[in-house]
Formats: sequence, structure tokens, C-alpha cells
Amino acid sequence: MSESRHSAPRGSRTRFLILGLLSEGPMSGYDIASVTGLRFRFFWSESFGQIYPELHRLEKEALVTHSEGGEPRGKRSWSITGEGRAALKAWLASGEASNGARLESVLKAYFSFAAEPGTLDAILKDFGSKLSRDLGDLEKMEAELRNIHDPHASHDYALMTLELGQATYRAWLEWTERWSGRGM
Amino acid sequence: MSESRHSAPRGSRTRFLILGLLSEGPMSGYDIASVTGLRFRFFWSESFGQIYPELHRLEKEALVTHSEGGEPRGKRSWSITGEGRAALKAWLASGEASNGARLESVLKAYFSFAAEPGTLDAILKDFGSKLSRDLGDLEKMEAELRNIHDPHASHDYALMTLELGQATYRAWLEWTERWSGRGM
DNA sequence: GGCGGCATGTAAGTTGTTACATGATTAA
DNA sequence: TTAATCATGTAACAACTTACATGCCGCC
Repeated sequence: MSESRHSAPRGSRTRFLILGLLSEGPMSGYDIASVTGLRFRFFWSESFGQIYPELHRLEKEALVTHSEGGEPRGKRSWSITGEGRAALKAWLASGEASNGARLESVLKAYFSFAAEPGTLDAILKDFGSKLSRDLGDLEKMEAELRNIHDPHASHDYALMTLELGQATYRAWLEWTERWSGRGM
Repeated sequence: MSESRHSAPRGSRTRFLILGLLSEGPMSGYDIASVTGLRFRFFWSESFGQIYPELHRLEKEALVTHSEGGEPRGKRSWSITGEGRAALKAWLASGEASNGARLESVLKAYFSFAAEPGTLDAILKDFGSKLSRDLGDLEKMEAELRNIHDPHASHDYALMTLELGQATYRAWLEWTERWSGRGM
């Protein structure tokens, strides 16, 4: 009964990002990376080196297909298949979800007691300025979305995540302000 | 001038977590993992498979040392060296910090339009119940810290990060409540 | 005597990043 | 004509997880 010692291939989450985006309509690998880097930046990240190979793996598994030609610049348009939609739904229905963060600025803030006085302020200032910029981006995205008339409420899902991002950045920004200038 | 094509070894952040914790006093690899899994869970994660090899790498680079013997159960007590403190300070002073999150529940929430009605509610409920539990843990940790008299304000750094965790979880929890039960 | 928590460590696999190579199209 | 952006892709590396193996110690 020789079973592989290291099992659980379980598939990376990258595939579900791709499947999810393609479920809204066909798009290119580049588009997937762009959307992720803009709309999802707050809670997700993905690199080209992940996306392109994963698209080809998904194609081998018949979860996506691509149509070539017609598009400019050698752009490929990827589409989700029925099997792909089924896989997406299975993931959505499964109760598993891992939610993790690696906030290096917070780690630095915690350890700043080990450095010269003023270090904490510098770390918080740097973190805060990034947050301000990112918050501004999210607010702009929300305004743009709201400007587009949406009778079928199809923007609600995007607004939902945009709202979470804004709430998070605001909470973090307030935190940087609360802990700055204390001479810690 | 043959230089390696793939340069920038730059070192993982794991080493700074270790160096930072050891700067408070000697501890074992197991302790490092425990503390990270408890106090830092909100903003950092680390596995044994990262910590033990990194400790040995750090020792080779003379940033940490270990004293064996005396301790029960083969426990090793690791200490930071002067060079280790210097490396820690250099990291704290450097303006670079990457802050990223992978919130699978949020990704699922966004894509829930592709599944049966009620899917969003289930995802938010699951996310919310995890958040409630984690928030409770953080509140307990804070209460414990405050119960210990602290004339030199050495707990302030721990309270600072505990507060950020609580603020974050509360904001996220409110978000799950706001978007639940809308029939989306 | 057995279980659970403490404690260390490694092997193998998976996942993710970075740097590169290539080329088309658009705008200054 | 040159730079920026769009667009695809791979090789090499770095980072991280998981599963396992091993043993100690205290407690019931």
C-alpha cells in the first residue's frame, strides 16, 4: 500500500484566484495580474511567475481554455470551462480558509525597543505614509465604481472588499497616530 | 566580471524575528515558535521547519550562540551576540518593510457571486467566528499583561501590537456583520 | 504504562519571487 | 526613435509547509 509520504497536493490558492476572475468573463494572464495588483492588493498578491504556469496547468486539467488570434500584441484570452466553474464552486463551498498576514512594519514596531529612541516613530511614519497612499487609492476606486450606474447591483461584491480595505487601513492609520510621538 | 544572475540573497525575515526575540533574553527554538504562534499570530507566522535551520545558520554567521546543558529535556538556550544586535538594529533602521496579507476568506467572499445564494453568508459567518475567537484570545492576553505591574512600561510594546490586532479584528468583525443577511 | 506537552531536528515537497528574455504597440 | 506599457513566458532561486523521526519529562 505504498502511498507517497508527502501527500496533500491540495493545489495552491492561485488557481482559485484565476478561476474566480475568469468566471466574470475571459481575460488574459496580464489582466489577471493587473486586477490582482490593483483591486485585490489589500488582501491578495500574485506574481507573473505564478499566474502563467498555473494557467497552463489549469488548461491541462481542462478547467480553462484559451482562444488565440484576433487580439493584439499576442494577447491570449482565457476562459473558464464548466469543470472550472465546478472546481470554483467546490472551493467556495468548502469551509477551509487560511487568513494570514506578514506585517513587517508591525514586527519592526514591536522590536523597536532594541534600537535608538525615535526608531518607533520612524517605523510608524513610514508605515502610515504607505497606508495613506493605499487608502487614497481605495477611495478613488470606490468613487469610480459608484460613478458607473449599476442597476443590477453587480458592483456590490467589489464595493464590499473595497470597504474592508478602507476600514482596515483607517484602523491601522489611527493606530500609527496613537502610538507616535510618545518617546518610546 | 561573472556575477551570479540571480543575486539579492537579502535574507528572510525569519532571522529578524529570531534576533528580535532573543534581544529580550535567551530562549529556545520551541519558545520562539510558541511566542510567535501566540503573541504574534495576528501579524506573523513561522514554522519549526523555518526556525531550527535558521538558528543554525545564524550561529554559523555568529549572530547567535547556544549554551547546552543544565536545561531539562535537551532544551537549548539561544542567545544573541553583539553582531546579532547590530544586524537587528540595521534591519530596524532600514526603511524597507513588506506588508502583505493573504485573506482567503475575503477572496472567497468576493467570488461568492459565482455560487449559490447563501454562500456569502456562510463564508462571512465562518470568517466571523474565527475572528471572534481570535479577538477573545487577544483580549485575554491584554488583560493578563495589564494584571502584571509594570513600573518601567516594558509591556508597552506588547500592548501596542495587541491593540492593533484587536482593532483589526473588530473592524473585520463589523464588516462581516454589515455584509451578512443581505441575500447576496 | 500511557498520554500529552515539551523539545529538537530533517527530508521532501510546494509555493512564491526575481531576474531575465522576448517582442508588439502606443505615445512623446 | 526612444521610452513606456502591454504581453507572454521560463529558469533559478528563496521561502515556507508538512510530515515524519526521535526522545524527555511529568502526571494520572
